[in-house]
Amino acid sequence: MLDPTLIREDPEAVRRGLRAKRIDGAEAALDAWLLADEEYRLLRADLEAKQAHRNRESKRIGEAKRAGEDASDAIRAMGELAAEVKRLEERERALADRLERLQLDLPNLPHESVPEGESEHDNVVVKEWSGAAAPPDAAPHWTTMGDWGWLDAEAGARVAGAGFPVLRGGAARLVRGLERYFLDVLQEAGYLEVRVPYLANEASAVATGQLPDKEGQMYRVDDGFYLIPTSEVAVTNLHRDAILDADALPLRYAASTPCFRREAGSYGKDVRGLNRVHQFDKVEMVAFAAADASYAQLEAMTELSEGLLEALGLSYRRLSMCTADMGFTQAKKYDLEVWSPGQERWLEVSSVSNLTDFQARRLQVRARAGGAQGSGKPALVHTLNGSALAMPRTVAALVETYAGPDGLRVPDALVPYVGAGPLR
RNA sequence: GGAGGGUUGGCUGAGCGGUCGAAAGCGGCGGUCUUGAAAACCGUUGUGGGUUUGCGCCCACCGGGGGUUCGAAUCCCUCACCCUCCGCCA
Repeated sequence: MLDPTLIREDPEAVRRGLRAKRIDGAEAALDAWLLADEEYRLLRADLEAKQAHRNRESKRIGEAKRAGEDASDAIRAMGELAAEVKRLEERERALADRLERLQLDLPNLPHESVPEGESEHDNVVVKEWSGAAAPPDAAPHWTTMGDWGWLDAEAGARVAGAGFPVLRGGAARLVRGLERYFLDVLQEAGYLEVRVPYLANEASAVATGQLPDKEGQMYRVDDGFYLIPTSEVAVTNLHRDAILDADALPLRYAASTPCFRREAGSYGKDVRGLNRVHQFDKVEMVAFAAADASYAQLEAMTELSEGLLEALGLSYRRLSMCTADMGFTQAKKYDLEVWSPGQERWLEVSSVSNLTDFQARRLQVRARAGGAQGSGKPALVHTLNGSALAMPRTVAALVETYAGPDGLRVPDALVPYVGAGPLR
């Protein structure tokens, strides 16, 4: 949610930001919001004057009654005003609802350092790193994993459906090892490990911005819960409606959870093998940072994820996402793409974002010196999240890079977790 | 699944339909005292919005929503969440 004061005081700056984001309907929502806000404020002035009048009179009636006087005339006279106040209050509620709905249609504004662009083609490669040399004839991971009995799409389809592949044997061990390795690295870096619910209620989904924007991406269960599409939803909501200790910032969390995504409309090579599935495991970082520290935090988180890829010896590149390719809630976002030698294409394995105060405003996560019981004015924090890393594509890149005749060559960093290999 | 209890300010916890934005305690902040600190004592201390150069004034908020009333933390309806007990269960 954007700061209403900012929208009011500098609507043209907001408009420029919205335009850069290339989100349908955002500018129309802005115009509608400005109009409704104007009406709302006029109405408020009128309503508050009448409320003040009513409060004064009611107080007088109370005093008169206590003094034993007859107040029935005054009460009768107040009837009309009371009705008018009620009418205005209804109108105020309607307008407030409308303003809030419109505000939910306004995406976060891009940071000035974000490249302006029209589509994913305008994302800027800001870094490229070369890892272990892959065999020139590297096979796609689904071939290798099929041969080794590591990947069973049919079994997964039997259990659930298409897009729910089953990992067997070495692949399952590999994921377990990666998960432990990533979490260990994050813990070392000061992230607190948490295990969280995999279902989120509607309030949580709205607060992190999945709703109403990305309703179609999430699975919903009968009881009204949503399956989390990323641990961001669960972890970021940990502190919803809380006042944190400003001196304890940044608060950093690491969580490993399955992620559930409907991925409607995907097809072709995008969905082969592990490229895009409905359920996958991911280790995620979430940070609550002071407003003046969030962009430094974004760099630190990104470098942490890059360090994981480097330790695994996987070639990757970092993209600074352009204004049009960022998500709704993001002010700045980096994607890390790992090189897939068997498919000769880049695969997104991590996405690290600074959501500034946009998400915190919906979440009502604030911080003050001394914590909730401390002094000073509570100020909204900035929230960030990033993957470290998504499992399926990491596994795909590992298999395509390190497959040998006897199984998977194990990078040194993973040896403590899955053994020296080759892994089968 | 069944039965009951609860939700009030940063926390604990009072609250008769009017003088309640809300007692008291704790915590925070400022001060007195002290070489310093603690203790003690005094004062002060919710959030959001509007208005004013400023002192200030006004409005809303006692889990969410709706209602009754001149007037609601207090009465009614409804929803959500939490707790206890019973049942079932990894």
